[in-house]
Amino acid sequence: MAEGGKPKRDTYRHGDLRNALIKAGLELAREGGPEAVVLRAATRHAGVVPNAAYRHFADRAALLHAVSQAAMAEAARTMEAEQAALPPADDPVAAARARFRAVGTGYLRFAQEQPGLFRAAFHVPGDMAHAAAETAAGAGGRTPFELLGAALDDLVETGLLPEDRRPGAEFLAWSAVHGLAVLLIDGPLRGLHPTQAQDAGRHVIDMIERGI
Amino acid sequence: MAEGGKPKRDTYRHGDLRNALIKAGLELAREGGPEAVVLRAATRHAGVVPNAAYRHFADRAALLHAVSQAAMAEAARTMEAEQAALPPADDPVAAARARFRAVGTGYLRFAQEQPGLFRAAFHVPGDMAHAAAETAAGAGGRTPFELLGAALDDLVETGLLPEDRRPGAEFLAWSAVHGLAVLLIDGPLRGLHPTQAQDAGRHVIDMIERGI
DNA sequence: TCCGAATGTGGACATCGTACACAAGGGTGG
DNA sequence: CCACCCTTGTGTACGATGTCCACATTCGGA
Repeated sequence: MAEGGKPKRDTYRHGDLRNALIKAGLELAREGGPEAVVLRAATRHAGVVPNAAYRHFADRAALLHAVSQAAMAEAARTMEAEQAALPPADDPVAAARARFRAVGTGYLRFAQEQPGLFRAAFHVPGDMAHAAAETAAGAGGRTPFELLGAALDDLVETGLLPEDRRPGAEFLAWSAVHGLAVLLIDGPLRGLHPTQAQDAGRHVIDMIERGI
Repeated sequence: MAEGGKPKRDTYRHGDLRNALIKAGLELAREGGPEAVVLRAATRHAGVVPNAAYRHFADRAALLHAVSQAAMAEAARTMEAEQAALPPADDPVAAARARFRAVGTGYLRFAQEQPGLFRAAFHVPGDMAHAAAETAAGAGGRTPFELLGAALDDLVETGLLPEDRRPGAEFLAWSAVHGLAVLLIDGPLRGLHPTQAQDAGRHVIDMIERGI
């Protein structure tokens, strides 16, 4: 009787299971966040038996970690795009400042446009120090953290940020922007109109510039 | 054969199951965060069959929500204690400023001392607007958010904060402090020595005061 | 060509959330 | 004082999940 119309593969080997699982996990995370990235669902999506995943990942946590890295890379890409979309400025000081702000607005835009991925990206399965891993980098080869660091360095170079305030500045900036992102996607500011959210973003970045 | 030595109750009714479940959930959350608050584990802990929970909570999410509220109340208590421990100051301006900072340091202290509860408190099961519910209040009857709001009001009253900057200020402050808390408990700043963490906290609060 | 290392399959188990039917007991109207 | 019923706890059951173990299939090199 009418065999299942599933897009089952004909070769015994899958060929690229690892990446297929990450991709599937990414889709699951996109809607539903980290807790939605379910091992069995991912393997199902890849047309493979659940256990096959264990040939490529130690356990669900390992898969989730890989998905998280991929999500971070997408965040980095959004941030890079935000910078790239900046109108060309001849004043290098203004340019550095604009690039710095773009890091923040790009981060916030990603959080709002892809809340599931955002949550997955910074879900921190007990080890987020890997925010520096190259698997988390965007097209330019930089992770979100590195993008922020570079923008801050530019601020120092152009004299916008006193050198003695540079150390640890990424943590101040990241704290504020990340906190707002959380407020926006599932805190009391959830469901804020995009324009208002943008306003809030500007306010927070203003605060950072003033207070850093 | 030696019947189980479990502290099983002799009355058919439990008497206070709802609270017992919340308490058990709180213990589970204390170590392990929100995902550790497992319905069956809580009922087991209360010496009751799993389904009994459904007489008091619609589902696991409802239980988790109650636990979250309780955790928030504990956060509020920590923050109140931080304020109460302030040395008495005769200068009302300095006092207002100190109370404001204590809100932030109390919040950060709670995050570091009780990371599991902290995560559970602000886990946001899709509806965190209830940060105002009275079940989330501390001994003084105020939730963490309300404590922050009151501290900001004091800043305005004492002239430390221009009135036109007051609206929305809680979100700026909350963003920065909450962001740092996340960085500290499971971000790149995890495992920072308590003294250094305190330094970081001071820096962030400095930034807020300057930039708010 | 043959064999071992990779990779995928099948079956099984413990645990979890939750639904449904049933039992026990406490409060209340008669 | 007692019978009834509503509340609360129990038993049994189901589907889903993560993961373990033994087995099958295939690929790549000696």
